Amino acid sequence: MEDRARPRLLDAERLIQARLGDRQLDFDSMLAVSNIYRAATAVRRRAEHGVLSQFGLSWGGFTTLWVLWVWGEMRTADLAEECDLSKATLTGVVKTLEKRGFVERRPVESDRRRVTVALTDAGLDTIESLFPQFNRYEGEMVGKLSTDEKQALAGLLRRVIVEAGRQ
Amino acid sequence: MEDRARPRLLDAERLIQARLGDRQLDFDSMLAVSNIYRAATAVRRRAEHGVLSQFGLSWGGFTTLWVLWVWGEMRTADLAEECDLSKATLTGVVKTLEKRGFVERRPVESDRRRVTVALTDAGLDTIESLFPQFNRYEGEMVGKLSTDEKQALAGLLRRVIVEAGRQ
DNA sequence: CCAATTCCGTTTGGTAGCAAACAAACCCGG
DNA sequence: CCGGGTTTGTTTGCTACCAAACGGAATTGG
Repeated sequence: MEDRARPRLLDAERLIQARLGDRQLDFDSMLAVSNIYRAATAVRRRAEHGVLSQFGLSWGGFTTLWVLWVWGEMRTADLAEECDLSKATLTGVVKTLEKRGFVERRPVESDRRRVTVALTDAGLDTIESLFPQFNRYEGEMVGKLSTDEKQALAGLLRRVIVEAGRQ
Repeated sequence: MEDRARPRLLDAERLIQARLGDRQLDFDSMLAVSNIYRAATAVRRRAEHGVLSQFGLSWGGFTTLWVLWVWGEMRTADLAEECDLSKATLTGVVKTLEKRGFVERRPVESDRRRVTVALTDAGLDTIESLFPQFNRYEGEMVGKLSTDEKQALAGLLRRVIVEAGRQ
């Protein structure tokens, strides 16, 4: 698989080069960015098929449960930011999680515009048994990398996140 | 600016680590995977806001145009695979691109089940003027990395893609 | 030949995701 | 008070994305 996939990327690179002729093009950046996206897609699909589907969770749903698990009850706006989702999207995700019985909304007494979201007991049980499994999948997906390489990868990506996040 | 933002990201990672504490978890893999996903989201959003929206294109729509530009007229199934999308999704993306006048479907004489997709003149003009702009954005997003680092990043990610793609 | 099977793209039904518009609640200057 | 501006989460309207079901078209075995 690797033997097919890698040369194909190189073929594409050469074709683009021919297609663009004399125009200047930053191939290193192109490959880095496109591989970031491909890797994210592959990782998400693998996690959804391998673990999350058994619990009726999407990637976004899982992320939300995980954040609530780590940080505890949160206001909607903060939860959205921590999950890296728009607040509109989060409304929908929370609605789905509520239907599944994993979280509940709680009105805030002091400010009736606000709502907090918290894990239910079922949600807590779910994330506690799910996360170790999920983490094992993570380990498999980057398992061909050494510890140093994983840390280097995380570090390089952190710099991309900071730079790309600058709107 | 980076000097404030980067440590904050790193601090968050350490906080999570502290929060999960004594559990036996693979933190290096967790951070690598979660940063892959965050980076992909950031990159996609930046590209969509900065360049693609001006042309009425989503990330998927852009990818499709790009693949057709590089590889030429293609059968639906091959196009879907090259774009890393399901064929169902591709049907929808092509429908949108058709509405915008960027691509056209062509029936295949020899096999009436099949359809090919090809760029229109407008689609060709669009991708030819769009791609260099898009590539400049790519360069900005990974611009803090040296050439060696970009290549290292792409290489590490390629290994993740291969491993995670193994369903 | 023809029946069973396989192949191909679309449709269906669902969640996810966003921006912009919205309504309700809050806040503050006067 | 109270009236305009702000904040908060939701709704609306759209595209994207997938799996599974579908239906027409090709292929293959007998």
